[in-house]
Amino acid sequence: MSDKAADRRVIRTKRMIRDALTELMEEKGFEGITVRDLTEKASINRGTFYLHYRDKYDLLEQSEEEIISGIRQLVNNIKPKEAVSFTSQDEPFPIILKLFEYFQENASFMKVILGPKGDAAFQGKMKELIKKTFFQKIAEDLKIEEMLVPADYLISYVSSAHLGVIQHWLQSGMEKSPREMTLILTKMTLYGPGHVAGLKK
Amino acid sequence: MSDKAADRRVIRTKRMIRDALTELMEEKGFEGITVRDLTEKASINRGTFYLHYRDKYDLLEQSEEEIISGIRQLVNNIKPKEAVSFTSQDEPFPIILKLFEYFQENASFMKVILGPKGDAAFQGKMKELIKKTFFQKIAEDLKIEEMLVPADYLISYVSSAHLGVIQHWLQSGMEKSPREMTLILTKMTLYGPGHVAGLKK
DNA sequence: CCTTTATTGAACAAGCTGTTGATTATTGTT
DNA sequence: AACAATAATCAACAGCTTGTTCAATAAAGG
Repeated sequence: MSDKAADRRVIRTKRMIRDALTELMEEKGFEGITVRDLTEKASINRGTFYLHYRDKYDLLEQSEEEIISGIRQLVNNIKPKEAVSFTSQDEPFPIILKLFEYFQENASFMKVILGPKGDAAFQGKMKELIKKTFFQKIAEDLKIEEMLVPADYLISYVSSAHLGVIQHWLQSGMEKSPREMTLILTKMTLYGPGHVAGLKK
Repeated sequence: MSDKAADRRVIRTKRMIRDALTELMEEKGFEGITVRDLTEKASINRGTFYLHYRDKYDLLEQSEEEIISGIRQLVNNIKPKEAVSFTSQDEPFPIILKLFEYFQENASFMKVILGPKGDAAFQGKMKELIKKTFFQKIAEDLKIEEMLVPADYLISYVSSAHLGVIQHWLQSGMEKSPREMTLILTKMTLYGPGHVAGLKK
């Protein structure tokens, strides 16, 4: 955009600052981080930080925005309704699969930002993104009179559930593959908690 | 415990500090709050703050812990399985009902602490509490071989969903009654998203 | 090779923190 | 109503972080 292909030094510096951010958030949470901490961990001069970011909030914002826009690119023209046919054939819904792979690539940052030392605002944004991308589109052609609960609460329910499962996956060491996770997630929503628990026939 | 019935001045001071905390978190988030802000908004001397709290983190911790232990008292010997019979008769499960009433009483603090300017760690603790109180007990007598997904992911799914619905209720102005909310919540879990959406017969 | 640009290092005022000691005000109790 | 105990106030302190600036140095790219 406004940046022409940046100097190698700039790329290096920014990468080191962001790595430091991830590590320090893991250690003490964003709250406790000072610009000093960041620049010491990144082995750069404190003044250099201010050449790239207004303050630590600006750094966090840019880091988060990069992730968000990365996700947006993956899901831009998704058709959520297709999930049904994939899932009922035990095939992972491709876009959700790609999402899990994207989280895996950015695992260290995603883990901390979505974890207990992370940013509640970011978690809110993620939930909002899930709502808009997946469930509000599905909800459009539901018939209100047939619904047992208000649509907005249903959407909140499934969106929060999905984010929560992603969080659990990240926090517990990502032992399932993206493919497995996609199936787990879509099955629970499609068939419902009671059914996947084996309580109903 | 260690406190004997406290001086009226102490009660007054602490209440004003906590009210200030809630308001200031709403305004600028916990991050941005200084002890100065708190004591100015509470109209007390800055030194007085330190007579009651070690620092602003101590204040947050104590405020959160009070809520958590309030919840624990409500749910200490709950039998989650009873929810099924209540819900299928369209009667709200009493303990969940009490929980919503408790949230309503503490609405201003709950709203901000569970909102986007709130504390991700607290949201994690709430989720953990929901897991332990409700769903791990149910999960004990599920047969693993009959489950379509791993138990821990199912538990994360429903626990996150429940917290998410509570958050949505608080953020959107608590327009439904605790009684309505209890039914909405338990129905979604019992019958599943697909069914309550009116998709299945 | 040489111009451009990034990084360094040092210094600055301003603001917040947590503590202390002396003083004043409010409580709870005889 | 009087008094002793305790809470709140006020001012001052060193220590730390912040964001900015300037001159000097180092690295990149054409």
